[in-house]
Amino acid sequence: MVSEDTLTSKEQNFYTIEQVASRTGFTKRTLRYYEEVGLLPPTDRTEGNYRRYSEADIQRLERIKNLRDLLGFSLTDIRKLLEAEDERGQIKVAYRHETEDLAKVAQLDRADELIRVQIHLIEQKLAGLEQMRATLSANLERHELKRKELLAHIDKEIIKN
Amino acid sequence: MVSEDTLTSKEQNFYTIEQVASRTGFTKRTLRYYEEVGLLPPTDRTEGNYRRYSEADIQRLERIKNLRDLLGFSLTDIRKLLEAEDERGQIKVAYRHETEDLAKVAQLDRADELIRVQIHLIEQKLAGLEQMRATLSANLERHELKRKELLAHIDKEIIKN
DNA sequence: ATTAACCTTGACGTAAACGTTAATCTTATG
DNA sequence: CATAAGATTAACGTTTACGTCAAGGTTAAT
Repeated sequence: MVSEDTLTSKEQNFYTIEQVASRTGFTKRTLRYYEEVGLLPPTDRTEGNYRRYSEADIQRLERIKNLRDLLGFSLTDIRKLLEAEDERGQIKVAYRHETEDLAKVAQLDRADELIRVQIHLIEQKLAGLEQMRATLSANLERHELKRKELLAHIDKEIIKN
Repeated sequence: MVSEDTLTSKEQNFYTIEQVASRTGFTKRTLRYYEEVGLLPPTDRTEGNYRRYSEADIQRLERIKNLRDLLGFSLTDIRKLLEAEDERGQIKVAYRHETEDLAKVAQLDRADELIRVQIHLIEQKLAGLEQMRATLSANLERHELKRKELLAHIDKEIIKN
């Protein structure tokens, strides 16, 4: 008799909604909501209809958090973005079965186009943030100079007495 | 005959709400709303009770837009932040009238503290965004390699025939 | 076998950040 | 000076992104 467990090819680790909530920082309500609005594809379910999250689901949730908190995208924007990425995933699958090398190259080009759009958005934000930081740092430096002046002046006063 | 315009000591340029809206990209409703919730201090008014925005007002609005769109702060957060900056402004004024050098240094320290908090927040975001960009760029490079492989393969096919 | 501690799906509630409309007043222009 | 264009406040409406019950089913532990 052959053990079933030892036959599982890929290590499949699953999580309850509670565990995912604590690991990702989302609330359970939010996890259900994201599934409801199509941000996260419906997860597997257990016998008793409980959600069972996979590592892939968690990856996607982390991605969502980045897009939401770092780039400030709306959930609708994120859904579109992820759908585009899913399309890229589909491209990869088609890619494997594609026999024409030229077609493969074309698919890569298409995928890159989507990536570049995202990079562009990120760089816009980066530029703005760096600008802000520069301004603030300049203030710090000005203050540093002022401080030195004042301390020098104080020293002189002390010497006088 | 002396032109009146040349006598205006500080160039005081004023704008209607419409002009400010088009210059800043906010809607008129939003401008009124920001005043209502205390983000923008009540502007000057004309004889007929129309709002008259100054350059300083516009500066502040641009600042607000940065904080909102780049850092993703809530309006409440922004209000607190700007209040802190206003406080720094007050410090500057007090600073001028302060005779004790040591007190001046202390005020600089206090101001710097507030600045550093902001810089820290900005750098958090910068790190996250750079991480995202790196990931995406890595994908582009992978694709680039793939492309070269494919094109090399295509060349071989051509030579065969 | 019975709790307690989870999970499920509705369904209604809410805070933030404006949009929209209405009624009235002001100002620029021919 | 009449009239159109633009401004004001007040009030209600809307969207997004969840929070919060309520009424049950499921699972683990005693």
